[in-house]
Amino acid sequence: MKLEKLVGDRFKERPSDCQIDSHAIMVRGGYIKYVANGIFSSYMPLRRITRKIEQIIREEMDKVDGQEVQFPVALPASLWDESGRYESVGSELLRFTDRNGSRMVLGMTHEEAAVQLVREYGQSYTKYPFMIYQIQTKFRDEARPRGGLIRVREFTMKDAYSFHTSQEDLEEYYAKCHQAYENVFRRAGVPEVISVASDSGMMGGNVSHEFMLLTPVGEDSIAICDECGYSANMEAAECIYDEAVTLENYELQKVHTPDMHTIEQVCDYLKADPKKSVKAVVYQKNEDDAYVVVFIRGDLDVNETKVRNHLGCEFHPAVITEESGLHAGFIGPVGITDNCTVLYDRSLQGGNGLVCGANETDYHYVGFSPARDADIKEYGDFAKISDGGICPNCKKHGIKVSRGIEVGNIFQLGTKYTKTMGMTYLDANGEIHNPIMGCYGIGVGRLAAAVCEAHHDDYGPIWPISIAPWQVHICAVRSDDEQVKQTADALYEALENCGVEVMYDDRKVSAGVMFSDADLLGIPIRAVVSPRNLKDGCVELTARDKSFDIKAQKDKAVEEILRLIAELSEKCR
RNA sequence: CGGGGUGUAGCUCAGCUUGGUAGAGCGCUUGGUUUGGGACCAAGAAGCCGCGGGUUCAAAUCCUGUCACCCCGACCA
Repeated sequence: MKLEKLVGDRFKERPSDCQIDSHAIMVRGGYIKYVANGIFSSYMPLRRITRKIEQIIREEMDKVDGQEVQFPVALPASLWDESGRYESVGSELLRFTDRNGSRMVLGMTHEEAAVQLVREYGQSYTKYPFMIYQIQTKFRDEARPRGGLIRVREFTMKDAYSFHTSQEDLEEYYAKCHQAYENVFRRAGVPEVISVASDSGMMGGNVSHEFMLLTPVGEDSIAICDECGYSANMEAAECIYDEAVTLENYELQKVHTPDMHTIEQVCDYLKADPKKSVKAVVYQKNEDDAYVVVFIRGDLDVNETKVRNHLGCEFHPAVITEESGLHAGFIGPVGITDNCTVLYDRSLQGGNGLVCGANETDYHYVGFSPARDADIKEYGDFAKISDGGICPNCKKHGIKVSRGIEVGNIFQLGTKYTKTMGMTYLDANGEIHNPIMGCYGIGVGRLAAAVCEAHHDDYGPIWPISIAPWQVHICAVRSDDEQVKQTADALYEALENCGVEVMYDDRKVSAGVMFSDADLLGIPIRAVVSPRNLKDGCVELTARDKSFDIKAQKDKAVEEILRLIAELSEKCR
């Protein structure tokens, strides 16, 4: 490929809309072009990258006996009615009608389509287990796309679905897929991707893992323990505490706290540690606006995912009205109105001498003891784990909270879809069962963007050779020089004949332009043919990541390049 | 959906306060000089000033509506 003919512009200025580096690089380097909110076209360099990623994924899926299939993008709503998700999923599912007025959806995930494809096939236990996967376009009408390819509305995803006749079999297969995923990320040049325990959200099911690339620009927060290796999405991380806060057991006493609504104000005024206070966080259920009050230790935050899982329904931050019987800023466990659901976080368990609202405007209690003063039937885990907190696994202090990009996830789905969609098989005893499912996803474009985010410098991306758009970039500096032109042409031809993927820049432009463009393409090996090098009979071979800078004799250049390719490829095996 | 911000040439932006012929740099075209980190000279092409309504002799500029995008939040297999 000659750079002169490569479609797509590369330019100097960072586009003002780009907040994160990978986005800016992708736009500046001629990888993507904006089409609409969260929707991009890819130019050739990115397409070549994603094709290589897809091929790696394909090979790893095939190794665990996956069978590549393809589902439609446009699906009839009736299929989603079967699972109940046509109703339960929010507006990220794009619904529309066809010319006959039939309700349709654009596939945002394909559990329904997968079950539909195999439910007749899988009627006998002898057919199990099996796994089908596809690499295909998904559409999710996200509320807020961002970060270039990190969060988009239309994207390519590998999604896989496995079917089993026992939980043990699923678990065994799940472990294999976990390994396959590690292989994918290692081979794609990002062995630093880690797997973390996660919340399974709308997918249903129990066990799930997310594969995260840690970077400050990531959207997810992950709790990690360096001591024992525990890692979990913040949403799923269990929160545990030191022994409860106990002061001397003194009397419950009402105090005047005029106009003090926040924990900070009250604690400041009463000279109390926020750890010795009770915070009330109020929500309303989406279905009927019923109030939900969560009581939690004053220094902690509510983990809304945990509350959602406990309640089993959606909710939103409350708008507290006069009629509710709640006094915003002064809500406490003692004498709280009974027309709301009340949850107690276990951070309050065993506490004593706490500050809490008195359910009366401008008053708080001090000396509150949950066990003595309130009728609490059970405590739950509703708190957000915090940096420096206690590891739920090894119980040591020092949990670290980092940001990460979710590049893949795997779920043990269970029978949610096979049950609702009536997929059954007969076992050896002639008894009827629903197969148990697992599902496994990787966002292809997001992975490309994540690699870029993790491996770049001020000048552009540093692609691992396994997914680089080309392997070698020849810069013919001063291609107007007869000897340079001849040497570079010959090198280009020789490498192509060896099956090497070569980008050849023989434009008559200044060296600066040439090198800047090469940096933006991020090709791992650069071969500079120039009068200066040829004076010594050399071609200069440098690494995009600066790991080597070699002067190779002109006639040994091909051989040397082949060696370097092999060497770099070895790192992504 | 709530809060904030921005829409002027392909890109980055000035001009708007105080209305009066549409600007710069980069990029693009042509010619020339250059050539190891985004060179220089000369000549060019390129704009419904996001879109609609209003005020005015006159609107990029003032008023109003609307759309789009960006950021924070909410939401997210």
